[in-house]
Order: sequence, then C-alpha cells, then structure tokens
Amino acid sequence: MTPDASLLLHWYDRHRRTLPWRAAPGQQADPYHVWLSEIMLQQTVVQTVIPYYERFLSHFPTVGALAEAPLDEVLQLWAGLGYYARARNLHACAQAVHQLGAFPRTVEDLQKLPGIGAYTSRAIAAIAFNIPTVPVDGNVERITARLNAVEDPLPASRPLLARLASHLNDDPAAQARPSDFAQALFDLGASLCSPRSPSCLTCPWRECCLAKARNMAEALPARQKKKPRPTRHAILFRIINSEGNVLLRSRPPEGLLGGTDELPGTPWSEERFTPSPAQLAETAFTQCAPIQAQWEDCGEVKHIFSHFTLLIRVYGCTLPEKSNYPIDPTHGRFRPLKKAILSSVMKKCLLVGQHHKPVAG
DNA sequence: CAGGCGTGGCT
DNA sequence: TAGCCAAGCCT
Repeated sequence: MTPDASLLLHWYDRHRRTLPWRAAPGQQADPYHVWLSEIMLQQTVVQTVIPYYERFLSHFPTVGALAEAPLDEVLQLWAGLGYYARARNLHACAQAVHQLGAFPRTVEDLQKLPGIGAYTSRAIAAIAFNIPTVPVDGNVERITARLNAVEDPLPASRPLLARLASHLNDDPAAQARPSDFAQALFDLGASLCSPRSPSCLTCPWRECCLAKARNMAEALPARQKKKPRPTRHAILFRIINSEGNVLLRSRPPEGLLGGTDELPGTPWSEERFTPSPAQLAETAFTQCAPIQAQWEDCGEVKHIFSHFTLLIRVYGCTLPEKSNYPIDPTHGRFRPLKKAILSSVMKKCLLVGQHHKPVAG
C-alpha cells in the first residue's frame, strides 16, 4: 500500500533541515548546486561534505568555471574526501554540461553523464527540476525495507526495494511536490528512520509501517555478511630537503587514490617486511628507496580502506643544505606541501613521528 | 556482476 | 578495539 505522502510532507515542512545546497522553502534549487552536492554526498556524510562543498563553490562559482579549471586544481580541492574517481568524473561532467550549455532535465539524459547513475540522476531531476521520481539511496532503501518489512538481505534485495520505492510517490500529494518529497525522504531517513534506534513513535508513517507493527524496524534492512578485510604492508620514505620540501610522486590517474600524490616506497604487499639496520643501508633494499641514507624510524600508520587495511612503516630523513643526491624521477620530485594533492592516508604518513605537540604536564 | 573504490564517526 | 556503514558509480 502507498503511504500517505501528505503526512510526510507535513512533517518535512516542520522539521526540514537547512543545508548549504538547499533552496529556501518555495524556491527552485540551482542544478549546479544540487549536482555538486549529490556527487559529494555519494557514500559520504553531510557533515563531512559541507566544508568541501563551500570551498568548491567559492573556487568554482559556476559549472563553467569548474569545467575550465585544470583537473589537478579540482583534485587538490577534493583531496581528503575520498573516492577520487568522483573528482575525475565531476570534472568530465562539468565539461560535458558546459558544452551542452545546461544540465539535461530528464533522468535518462542526466544518467548519460559521467559519475551520474540511477540514484543521482533521479535526485537531480527531482530536487532541481521538480520531476516526480524517487531517488533510491541508502535512506530510501531503509525506509522502504521497513515500510514493507522486507527481510531479504541487501544487496540481493536491492532490485525489489527499488521497485517498491518507485511507488512511494504514487500519492498525488507527492506528485504535487516532487522536490520536497525527495528531500523529505532523505530527512526522514537521516533523523527518525535512522539505521539504529529509529524513532518510530513520532514517525509520520508510523501507522502504515509493517516493520513497526512487527517490532522489527531496527533490524531492517538486513545485510549480507561481509568478507574479511585483508591487510597489506608498505614501507614509505619521507625525505625532506633543506627548503622543507618533500619528495612526492604522482599516483596513476585511475585506480586507488588515482591522481593523488604519495611518498615513494615499496609496493603494497601481502607480506610484512621488517628490514634489519643492515638491510636498511643495503643497495638491494634501497632500490625501493630514492636514496641511501641514515633512516629514522618515524613509526607506523594504520589506514583502513574499503577493501583492505594498509600498515605503513615510515622512514624519514632530512637532507642537509646544498646536498645533491641523484634521485631517479620515478621516485618523484621535491614539492612544497602547499601544492600537493594529499589523500588522508598520505597526510597521516607526513605527520607520523613529528611530535609537534608535546603532552603538557 | 561482484568487487574496486576512501574516509571518519559511531557503538 | 574492531566492526558497521553513509545522499553510489563503474567495470
């Protein structure tokens, strides 16, 4: 059965969240703002996105400005947000939209653009263009699974949930306010219909929710058990010259951390390798190191990616003034950190063992 | 089409 | 601590 959309919209009118990319009540949102925010919000929480969104908008006030910027400038602003393919696609999409002259206004045409899939195309269509469609993200999947008491685990149940969700706006009240209805679903999922401890007692849809009736809301949606996360190991070298610049190299443009800068070092291997002091000075070992040096052990960095854990041993050295070590360009070049594209994991590696703030007392 | 692809906050 | 998972897309 179709839930009463007017109940949800009434709740939304009273509890609507104010967000930087949201239009004021009754106003039409800017498609560029909606698109930019939706790309950033893919698998990323609102609180994390807000400062990135603000920085992007001040650097690139229009989609044309974003299209004409060099990719590295986009990547540098994106650095730390993760899923760097989003930044590449964002840039490519901006160029496509700039060519077209404006954002496409249909789900079908939006979905042809890089980085815009089944969810984002519907989110933009609904929010920016007021087209009656239901964007199915994690929030809407959860709401739908609970309303219908779908017990089959994700991700296998995804097609079923998408089919059920597509009927959430069958109600004429939803058709009358497509933009608000989509955002109301997000707000409901983010506040009352939350993953843990849902607030069913005050939910606008409490009367029609099968999961609430069966006292199983919190358990839904069920998820398939995840595979264990493997661990990989690496040794990275932090070499700082007398000007304070760091030896950095660029990662391949696609793949993990694509296009970001990294400290040179060993491949990221399944095997842990702890060199002895003698090995640290050996040529055979230093083929992974840019130079032979007196290495200082700066400590270990643990970083958890989505599909593996990385344990990094960081060795550091500071070069004396006027030193002229021959360094193979494959290891990188000395760069001021200000201009680097630094992922979070590399920021950790740059900071580890710096002891810049001694504990008081 | 299952898996690659980041990060941080929460319990 | 270790696991969970968030406004997904791409291949």
